[in-house]
Amino acid sequence: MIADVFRQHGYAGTTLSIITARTGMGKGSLYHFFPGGKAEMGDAVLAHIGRWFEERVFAPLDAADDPLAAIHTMLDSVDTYFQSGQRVCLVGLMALDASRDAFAVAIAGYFSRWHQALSLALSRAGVSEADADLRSHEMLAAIQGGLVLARALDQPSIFAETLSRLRANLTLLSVQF
Amino acid sequence: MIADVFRQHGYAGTTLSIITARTGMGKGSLYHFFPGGKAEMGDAVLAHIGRWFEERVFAPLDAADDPLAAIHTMLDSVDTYFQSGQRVCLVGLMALDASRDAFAVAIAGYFSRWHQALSLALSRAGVSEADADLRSHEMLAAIQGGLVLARALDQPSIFAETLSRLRANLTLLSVQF
DNA sequence: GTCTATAGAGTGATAGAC
DNA sequence: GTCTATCACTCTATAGAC
Repeated sequence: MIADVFRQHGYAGTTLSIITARTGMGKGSLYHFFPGGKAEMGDAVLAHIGRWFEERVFAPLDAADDPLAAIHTMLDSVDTYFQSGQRVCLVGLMALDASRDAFAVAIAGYFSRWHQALSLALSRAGVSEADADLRSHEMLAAIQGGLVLARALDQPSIFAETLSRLRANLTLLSVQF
Repeated sequence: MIADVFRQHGYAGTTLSIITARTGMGKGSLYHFFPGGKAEMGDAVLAHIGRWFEERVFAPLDAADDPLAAIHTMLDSVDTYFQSGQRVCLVGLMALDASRDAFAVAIAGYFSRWHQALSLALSRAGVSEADADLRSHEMLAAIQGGLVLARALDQPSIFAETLSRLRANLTLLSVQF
């Protein structure tokens, strides 16, 4: 809920009054749960996102018997999470402006954990380690860029386009090995 | 100069005091040049970026004799503009948060103009129109996503990686036709 | 004297903290 | 709800160019 406010307005653009209006919580309750104020709310939101991805994306990738199928499942989860391109990635958004500095550990952690899990899966699917590293970066960048473009042009279908291209590349991969 | 402040802090995170501190201009001068205040500064910055890309990227793409070479030149310009991944794309940043709504025309215009010029060049390089459309989206998303990832992980080299991958794909294209 | 550019005190509104 | 700091912004005063 608070996460949606941050996603919509960014960290700097999120004000406590927006949060109180959207959540119905008074400022008192807000500071009861988050004594550290806005910064602690940012930490909590990033931690919550991190837990969601750990459970639904990173861990399944690590545990997969069939790594290629697991990457397809990852793309399903990504499509669900980002609501087919209608929802923005808060971590990516926070990476771009000055709020990154205050949340650098959580932001870098999110992407490096994802990169680690994805490149491991790719390499277990038969890709060389060096190639898996590059392809993992490529896929993560495609997802982030797809979200940016979809929102900039107000065409969520561009994100769907991105995901099907990634799926097609995976299929090429499975033919190759 | 003002553009750098917006790039660093985002639109919402940019305060007039940061601008006066960084530019040395007093509020008087600022409001002399931008009677519309912060919103007009945002417009001016986006217009300035749009002009830079029109001159250095879009028009050359349109006018190119050798479309494939022109796309390589585009990637040079992109590398220069984004300082090899150390500079963020303000238009992409503004696309992600609520500031998009106030600047939607400029933001969508930037990306659709780029997309138009790039897909035209691709199709003149021999790619089918439908394919050029998709590949153009793919390249723009890769650039945006590369910038996000480079900054999130604080590894500008990821952006260099992105650009060389795009170049390699172009080379595959020139072999194909 | 007029004009453009500048500085900065001062406005009400609203921020985040408590 | 109350606090102080800071927000975007206004306004007056002043500088030098011509």
